Amino acid sequence: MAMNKELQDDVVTERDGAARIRRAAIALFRARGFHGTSVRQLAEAADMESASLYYHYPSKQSLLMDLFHHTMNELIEGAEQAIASQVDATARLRAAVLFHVRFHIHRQDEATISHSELRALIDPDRAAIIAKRDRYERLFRNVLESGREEGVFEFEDAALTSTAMLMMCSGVSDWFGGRGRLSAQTVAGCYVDMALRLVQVGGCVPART
Amino acid sequence: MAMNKELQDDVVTERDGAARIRRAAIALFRARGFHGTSVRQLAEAADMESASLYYHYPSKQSLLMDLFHHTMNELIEGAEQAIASQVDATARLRAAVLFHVRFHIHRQDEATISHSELRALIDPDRAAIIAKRDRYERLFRNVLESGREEGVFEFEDAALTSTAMLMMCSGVSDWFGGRGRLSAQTVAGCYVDMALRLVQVGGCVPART
DNA sequence: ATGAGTCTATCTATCGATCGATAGGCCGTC
DNA sequence: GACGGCCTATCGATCGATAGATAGACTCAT
Repeated sequence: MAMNKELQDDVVTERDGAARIRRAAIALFRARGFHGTSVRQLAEAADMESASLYYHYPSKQSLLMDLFHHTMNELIEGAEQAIASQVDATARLRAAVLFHVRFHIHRQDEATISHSELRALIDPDRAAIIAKRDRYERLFRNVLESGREEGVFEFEDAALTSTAMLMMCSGVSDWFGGRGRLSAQTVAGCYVDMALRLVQVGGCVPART
Repeated sequence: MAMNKELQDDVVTERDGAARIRRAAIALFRARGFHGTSVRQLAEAADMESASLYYHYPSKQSLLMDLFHHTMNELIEGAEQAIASQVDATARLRAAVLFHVRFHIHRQDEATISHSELRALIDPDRAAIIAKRDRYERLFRNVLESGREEGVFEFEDAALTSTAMLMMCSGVSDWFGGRGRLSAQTVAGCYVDMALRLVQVGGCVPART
């Protein structure tokens, strides 16, 4: 009875209370926002009383912080691995963007929360998350800059371009529903192609009038 | 003494109460979010008591709605005019994107609210704003499609591409501060170039491995 | 030209509901 | 019998919103 715990649960209702809370928070913070979600709503979605939440988390804020750190750590780790798995800049950018888009497709709620609820954090925590976000952006910027040195990329400004590229790709978590005309794989491929278009040598823009 | 009302006010503190409320709401909703801002905070920023707010707006929700409609109407009108001012698809896209980026630079707060606070609207209003947003996106999509017919643009999917393009450009209101290395004009130019790179014929992407 | 009546924009005071959080008890497992 | 995990009950603060009063400006008949 004590064995196989992992397998049988999680389908009907999860055993682990903390995990149930996280799952509820991810869904509700996405749908209503942090300030738009009450502790009682979180508790109801996690199938417990509101006071029980405070056994697992010292405050509503700390729950949000937990989600942020998990998401940012996964993003940074995933992008680092994607980049390290390739040798030339083009392949690295492909791999990194592919990871980024896939994450924003399959983990829409967490990704969206990490974008929109930064302002709900209070300041020592807020600064820590901003630092992680900057670190994540720098991973992509470094790929762009090394690609420029290799002569395969060209762009005006590395910081501006990497930020724009990530923003463009992150947008997929705003609209992708799975039920649309396009599969997740097709969409991811499109975004990778668009990201490369942004920086590829030869993607020339005619002179402005 | 009754004349010149328009000129002398608005510098120190605005005379018109409703305008003061809107201004406060734009700043506070951007900084803390709709649900993170209390009616009392709004009133204090507008230099009045919280009850006085209800003389100008029937509810906190209706204030948010007012901001949404103003912003969306300006966006749609501006993009329509930009597109109508040009004849070929490339120039139209340039003009439309330039307008979009400039709006997101100079009206950062309103633009950000219109992105992030959609979920704070309740449903008859919410649907109306989504309809306007779709209409705005369709303006850009139509330019892309007519450019493809002219043979000057190429892309995989019009809806996906226009959405990605707008998301990329909207991101400027997240970070642009005016004090950075780049001027508003330079930044706008970069985004216009990047938008064109996304769709321009010849912005070829090498075969994937 | 003035006093009465009306309108506008704000105030003070307060409502019931809900907020995040705490205190302390209960029950099953090791 | 200690403890992990949850409960019931409740705290004071704050929420969005309402009621009713007031001060000043406009209207208009006298």
